[in-house]
Amino acid sequence: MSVSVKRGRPPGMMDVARLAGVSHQTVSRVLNEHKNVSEQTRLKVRAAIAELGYRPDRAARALVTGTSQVIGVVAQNSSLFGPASMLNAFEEAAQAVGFAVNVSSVRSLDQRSIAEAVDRHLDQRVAGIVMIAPVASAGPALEHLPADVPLVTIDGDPERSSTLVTVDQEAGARAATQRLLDAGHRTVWHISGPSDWFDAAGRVRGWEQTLTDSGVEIPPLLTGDWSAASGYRNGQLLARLPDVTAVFTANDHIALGLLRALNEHGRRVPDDVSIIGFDDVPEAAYFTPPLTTVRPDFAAVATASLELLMEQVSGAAEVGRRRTVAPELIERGSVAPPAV
Amino acid sequence: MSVSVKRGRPPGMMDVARLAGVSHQTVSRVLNEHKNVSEQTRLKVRAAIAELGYRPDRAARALVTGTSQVIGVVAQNSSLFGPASMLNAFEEAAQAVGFAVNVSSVRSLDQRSIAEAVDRHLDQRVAGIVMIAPVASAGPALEHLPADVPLVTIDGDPERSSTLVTVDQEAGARAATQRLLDAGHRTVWHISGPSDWFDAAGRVRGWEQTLTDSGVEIPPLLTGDWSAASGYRNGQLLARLPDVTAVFTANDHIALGLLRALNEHGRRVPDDVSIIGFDDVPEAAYFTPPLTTVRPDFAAVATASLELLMEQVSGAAEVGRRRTVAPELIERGSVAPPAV
DNA sequence: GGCGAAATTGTGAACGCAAACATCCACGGG
DNA sequence: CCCGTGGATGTTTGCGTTCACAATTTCGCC
Repeated sequence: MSVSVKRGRPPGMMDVARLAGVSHQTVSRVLNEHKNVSEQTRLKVRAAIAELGYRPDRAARALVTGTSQVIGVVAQNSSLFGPASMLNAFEEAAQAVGFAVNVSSVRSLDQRSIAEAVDRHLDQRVAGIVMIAPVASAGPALEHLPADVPLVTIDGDPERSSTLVTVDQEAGARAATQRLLDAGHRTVWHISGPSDWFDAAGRVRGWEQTLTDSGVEIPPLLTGDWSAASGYRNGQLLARLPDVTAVFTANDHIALGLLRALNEHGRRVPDDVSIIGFDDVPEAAYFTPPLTTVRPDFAAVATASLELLMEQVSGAAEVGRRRTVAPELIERGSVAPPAV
Repeated sequence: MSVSVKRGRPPGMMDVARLAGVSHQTVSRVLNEHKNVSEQTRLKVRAAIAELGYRPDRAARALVTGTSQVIGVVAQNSSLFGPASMLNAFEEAAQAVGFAVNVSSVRSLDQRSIAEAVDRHLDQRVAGIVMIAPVASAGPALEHLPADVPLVTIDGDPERSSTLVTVDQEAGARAATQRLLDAGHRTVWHISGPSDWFDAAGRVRGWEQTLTDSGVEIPPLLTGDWSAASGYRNGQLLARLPDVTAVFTANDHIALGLLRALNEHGRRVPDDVSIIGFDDVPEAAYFTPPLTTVRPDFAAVATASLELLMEQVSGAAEVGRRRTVAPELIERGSVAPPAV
């Protein structure tokens, strides 16, 4: 850990080579863990590297190899819990395999914005791109992408995207809906997310399907926008309907808004109405009452995405693979049998 | 928007130069908006660039200039609302001035982790580093940083950091505390964040100070960890103390936990107890009751940080500047006069 | 109308690295 | 004993860009 005194350019391969008494190419070989380097010289080089505090210049490497050790992520600029968690998890996974992550967030997921974000990444010669593209409008932007850049889409269009990793929204929704049915409720209402989100659509499908399978009446679908506000608005409606005893909401924040609306109308949870949310935001356990919810495994999605991306990067490119990770139902205090 | 047919290397400056009938250097000049380029050739070059779909190779540029158009951000790998919002806001601001953002998140903000994250950024030859370093342990890591890399710290140590941007925690805390005092409460309790967070410390100072200034008794300080769980735990305690009528919590999630604890003990908010939170998370308006809280302006912090960083990057480096942005009290329904 | 300065354009080198190719050496089989 | 084989190392070249400097053109002015 000695400090180089000359405050000029940082040391380069040549400097290391000179100090170690070898050629710069040998240094390169040591760095890239090539075979055919004797243990002895490897050690010498390592020592020289340490002494000089040498660090390879990624830019130079990128220039000659034509690719960088950077992964570009296109994500929506939001603090929504799902996407934010996903981003965090992915960043950590990428870091573990020595890749840097370049985030290019985008205000809205329309085609133009996404294309621009992708362009920014292409300028940086990223090794691959991960698109967190949960909405339908994101699809077309992928079409015009050069075919030779590795790409993985998270929560994208099941119909279109080539390589795709998703949370199994349907399974989560089925688990939630079934749980409410099992508790004895005649049917289950649903407040969905925005209809152009695949996540939202999947949850709706799972809910509908479960109801159908049980031969139960399907109530009208209520639509929210992930926000607590939308849960509250829809809650104003539901609170007035005495036969509403069970609601599955597309996420926890909607559930929170619903909780408040029910509360204001004097309908108790879970005594009068049972609720199940989705996402398991950290504070869901401290809603009043604690919220039973569905927890997606963001870390699993992230590592799966990275795996698929790395396969493409390293050339063994089986494009078009899919990976799905199943969420888990977290039981807490917002579900009870219907009042008699 | 024509597509280059040859699927070989992407076009370089030379290709553009050839097509435009000029030298590669002239192309470079056009790209960098140098003076002394005739309008005529500028147009020719622009046309050639468009026709070939040429895009400059940032890696090559970085190699020769020794710096990239990338800003490294070191942040904690968490979905905490504050840091996540900050990151988002900063990313957007950086993007607007043509810089890419490289995130190197870190599991915990200890010295070693931070040093590693910084190293990763140094490897990438980032133009500057932004450190979202809200805890005390992050300080020492900054010491060993090469002095010539532009650095801005967000929410860092007021005592130590050179260039610093922070939310004015004290002012926010004062506003909240004063508001409760003004409502007629005899004193105000506080559940703080972790004591090693500067944010938390600042809020404690503001709270204490306001109480002192009003010549009011200062209740014992309760310590939380930002989580709803910690709000709940402390709430178990507070709910049993009948003389507790006003609580200022270090963030909204703590307030949520507290809300539940009070609720379980039959103490109504705001009738029996008034509460003010901090952060204004999007769902705070839908707590039961809606939460009065303090809203920091993350976007303002982000743009201020970027400004300061850019000053350093462009050489006009007045290191050691400070910038503070004042938060705003958002009135909602969780404050009322004490019961008589 | 010619001369110098300013504007414009071109030429060569260098940035730090990896790939391709060349070289050197030791060892073993015919 | 010679040549072939393969491991270990060195040399050269080029990636796409900018910088320093050189060359050329343009223009104003006496």
